Amino acid sequence: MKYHHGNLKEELISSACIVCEADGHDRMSLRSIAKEAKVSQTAPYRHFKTKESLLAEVSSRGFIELKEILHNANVKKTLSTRDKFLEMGQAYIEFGLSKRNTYDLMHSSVIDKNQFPELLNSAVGTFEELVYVLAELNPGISAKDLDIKCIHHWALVHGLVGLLRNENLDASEIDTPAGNAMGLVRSDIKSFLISALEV
Amino acid sequence: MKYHHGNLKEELISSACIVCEADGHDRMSLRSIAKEAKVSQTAPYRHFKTKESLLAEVSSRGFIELKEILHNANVKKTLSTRDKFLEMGQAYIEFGLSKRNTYDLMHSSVIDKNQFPELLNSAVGTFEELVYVLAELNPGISAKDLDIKCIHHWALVHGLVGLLRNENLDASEIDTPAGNAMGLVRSDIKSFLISALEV
DNA sequence: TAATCATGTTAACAGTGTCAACATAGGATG
DNA sequence: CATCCTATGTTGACACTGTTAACATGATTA
Repeated sequence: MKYHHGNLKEELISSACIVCEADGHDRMSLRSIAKEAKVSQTAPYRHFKTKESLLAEVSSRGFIELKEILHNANVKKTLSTRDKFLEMGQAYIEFGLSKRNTYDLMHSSVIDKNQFPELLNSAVGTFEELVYVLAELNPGISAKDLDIKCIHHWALVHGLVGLLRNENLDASEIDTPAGNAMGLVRSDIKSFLISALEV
Repeated sequence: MKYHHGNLKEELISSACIVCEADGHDRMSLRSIAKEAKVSQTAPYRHFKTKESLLAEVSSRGFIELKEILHNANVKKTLSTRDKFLEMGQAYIEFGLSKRNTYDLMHSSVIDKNQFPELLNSAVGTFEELVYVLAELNPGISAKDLDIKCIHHWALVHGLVGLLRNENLDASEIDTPAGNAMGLVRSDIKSFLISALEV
């Protein structure tokens, strides 16, 4: 029975990633993940100043994973630039829907990104993948217009994830126009992207 | 000193609306708003089954208020349909930014909308305002295409609010492309909408 | 008038994040 | 090798949370 764990910080983070995705960041307790690591409830405080700073780590890893996913879509050599762009959009949305709770955390206001520079960098890094492909897709575009285009398309996919994720009106028992439209879009995200992005 | 309050339910809701917007729904405690109403900490349970159901009420009122705001933009007789549409977009975004925490709650996953039919109706009702103006703007459009257009534009403004609200990268001390672009858009939302909506 | 029932109170429970005080082990220094 | 320092662990406690059970009150109704 060894007193020192040896690898606690890393285990806490990866455990937090799992619990956070499974239960949601607001239902995740520091004590429960400490217990899962077979360690006392205050042990995490040797590695994280607050619960928020552990969550910041989880969030940061989420952004890094998302960036990788987008990058993978962006380097599929067989695809045209336009198709790479569409692929990225679809990959983004799929991430938001499948890693629902992690995505929630990443955009949650419980973490002040400005207090965690590493997290801020990860978040900004994700944005860059979008810049690359949009620059390729719009040769000769001004830097300012490129930035605005990025915000535009980021907002679109981010917003769509938010609607599909949170409202899930289409899963409701009540038959509504909003719900029907949501179901329509969800069933064929690619077609929606083509019509919405107008590329 | 009267034993019965008389108007507790309504006072709890309006108090919750204020505290929720001031502190955020996750930092709001039932006990604190009970204390504010000069009532015991369990009194709210005579009117709300859980904390979640009180928050559902707050959320519902948020949607109703937003619908009114959109409606007001949509009935400005002096404006063209296109301008009414732009006005709605801007009003939506301003609501999301000024009623930050309430907007957060409205799209938070802590409330399962399907468990609160009244909330579901309020949320869906907001969507309808968008349907009206888009139908007017696109005469002869099919019902399906109209629905998809609605999702498209809703996602765009919703996503933009999310980015501007949560990331606030432009307020960060670190100078980043994403942050600069965000600041650019924030400073002139109307221009952004015109370019993004392509109307 | 008497009974019912909505609406209030108090006491308690299990759970939370967090801090202070103490314990241990492993590496650096003499 | 012996000693001390420091990183990393533990225990105990505090104030706070949502929620329930048991009881009190007072207005409505039979």
